[in-house]
Amino acid sequence: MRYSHRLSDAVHILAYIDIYHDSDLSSTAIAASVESNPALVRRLMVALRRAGLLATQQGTATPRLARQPAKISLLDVYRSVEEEGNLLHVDDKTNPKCVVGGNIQETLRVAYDEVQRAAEAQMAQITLASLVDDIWTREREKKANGSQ
Amino acid sequence: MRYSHRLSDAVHILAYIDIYHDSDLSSTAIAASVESNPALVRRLMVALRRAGLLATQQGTATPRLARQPAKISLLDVYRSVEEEGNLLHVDDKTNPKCVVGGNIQETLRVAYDEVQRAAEAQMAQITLASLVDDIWTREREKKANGSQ
DNA sequence: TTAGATGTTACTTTATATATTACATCTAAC
DNA sequence: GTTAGATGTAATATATAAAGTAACATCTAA
Repeated sequence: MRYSHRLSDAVHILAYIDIYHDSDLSSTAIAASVESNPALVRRLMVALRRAGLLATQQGTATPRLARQPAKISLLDVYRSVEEEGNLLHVDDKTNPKCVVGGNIQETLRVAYDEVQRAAEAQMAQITLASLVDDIWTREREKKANGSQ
Repeated sequence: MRYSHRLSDAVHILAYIDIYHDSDLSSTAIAASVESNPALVRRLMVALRRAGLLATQQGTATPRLARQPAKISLLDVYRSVEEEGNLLHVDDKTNPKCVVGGNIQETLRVAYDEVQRAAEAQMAQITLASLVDDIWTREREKKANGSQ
């Protein structure tokens, strides 16, 4: 099982830039929210820029979304930052002299591709806009409960 | 990232037991096909037994499927051997004092659950029987091509 | 000119899946 | 019963990828 947080951190960065667009958007400020480090944030921002989701300018802490949040899906972010991009992994060291070992890799690859497509179709339905909405809803609920 | 091959190896073990039910089914023989080691095979077999997919008897190399291959889905195997069982992972170290950091974990958990459900629904459609069929089809095709 | 930002790379640390080893326990054959 | 060889199980070691850290070239704006 993988323990990569690249997708979660990338969504975090985009949500932060959307919500705090009038505040300090330096990699250091964002890293403080992610509780990670500025270099990781910058690396992820480069990946998001290359994927056309983010616009940045070297020397200035002025990143901005390259598209409306409603036009950025979780799948877009996933494909930006997950290099390999497979949720399930084939064991590529099986014995080719065995009926099972000699064929199961391709068999599983096809099966896993179907699972991947189903997962990605769902990811395509989730937008940054809906995630940011959900963040705000939770924030309001916390405030409401806190003042009871 | 370090990939887990537990699901692939578990499917391999079940397919091997189904296909080679009249041959040597010791953990050593199966490990030779997986190109792994007997202890790993035994651990996975224990997980499959606990999940009700496999019947084993201590002291004897006589494992057998506890259900018909058509009644064993990829999802059954996945749930047997993947302890945590989440394809996507939330970064659980974000700053609670920030609107984003304080809420994104739950927001992403809900979103990831939706993706997980879509993936698992697809896994439920894939049976061990169909995977074994595919293995045999590929084996026949290899033989046909080889004798041309 | 300079302070402070991003872009980028190299190296270190940490986490964890798998390999390895060992051994208790069980089964079947003798 | 004894024994060979199997599973069940745990402890430890190893390998490797993710994340952390540090350093620095480059760019921007004051």
